Amino acid sequence: MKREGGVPDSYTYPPIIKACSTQCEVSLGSALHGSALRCGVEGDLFVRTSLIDFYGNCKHIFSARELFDDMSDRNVVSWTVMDVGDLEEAKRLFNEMPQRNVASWNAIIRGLVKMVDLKGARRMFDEMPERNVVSYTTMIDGYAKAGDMASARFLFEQVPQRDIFVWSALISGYAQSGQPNEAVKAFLEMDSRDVKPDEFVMVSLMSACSQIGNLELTKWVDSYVSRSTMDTQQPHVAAALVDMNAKCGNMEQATKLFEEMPKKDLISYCSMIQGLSYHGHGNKAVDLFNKMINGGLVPDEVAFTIILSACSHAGFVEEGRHYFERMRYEYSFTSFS
DNA sequence: TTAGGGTTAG
Repeated sequence: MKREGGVPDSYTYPPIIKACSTQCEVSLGSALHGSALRCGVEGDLFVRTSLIDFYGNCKHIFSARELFDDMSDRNVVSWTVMDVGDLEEAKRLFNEMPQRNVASWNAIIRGLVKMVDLKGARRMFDEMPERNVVSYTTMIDGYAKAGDMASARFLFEQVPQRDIFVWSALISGYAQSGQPNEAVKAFLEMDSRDVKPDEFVMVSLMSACSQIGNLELTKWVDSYVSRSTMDTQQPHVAAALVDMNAKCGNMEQATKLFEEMPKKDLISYCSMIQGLSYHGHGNKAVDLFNKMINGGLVPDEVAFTIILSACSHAGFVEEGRHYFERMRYEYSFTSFS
């Protein structure tokens, strides 16, 4: 921890502890805790608060609690980061807080949303003295995940300063609740307001396109992404691109993107195999399935369902029987589980 | 210096 020209102080620790917290690097974080003790800064308000957040995020609730209880001097952040493990205890803590700010309220609303207590969350949302865009996003995401897009949209209309997060919550909500056309409309509206989409938004948009199955739209989205500075090699982006192109019958592009993927997983293979099968390339579907197995990936029930359906679709009776037998004897799947 | 919101798929 020592650097040339000085010893670490209370300013050194919080950002490194935060990195451990984000990555859930438990042993590294604990080592930093030890180091902070040796340097005599473990009692510092900021160092302590960072440690409490770290232990809480890594689910070491007991350690977090110990540090928290032992603090003589806490501020609103120390209170807010204190993860007590369950909602009832969190509510109790929230009621005990000497001061609260908008982040404290947001944290408790988030807890309620996670437990799908939307009524409770809404009550807090209505009660809070001031709301920011995070408060709105939390509620909108809650409604969206519960499939109540009408309430999500109603609240969205009231957001004073819309940022990429709140647009993303709305768009993914539509895509996930079977309203892909609304997702596309919302995306276009966002685009027209010069809010720059990021990977999260594009993945949701691609999911919507897959559901709509419109080739022109898919081509448009595809070129939109390639014109942007977005990293299409990010696993979730690449997977969504392959799946969207395969579903919409743009097999040439799907193949190209698939080939470029640094790490092909079972699901992306399946997207391709299914796309090939649906669009009349039964032979290629079978070849790809074989290639996948030879590459060492282990097919699961869904993968077998896809290849068996591909064989049936293409009239490959013998191949179908072959995979069915392999499924039962080599991979020990039964057809009744 | 420390805290809070959004991704996807066979």
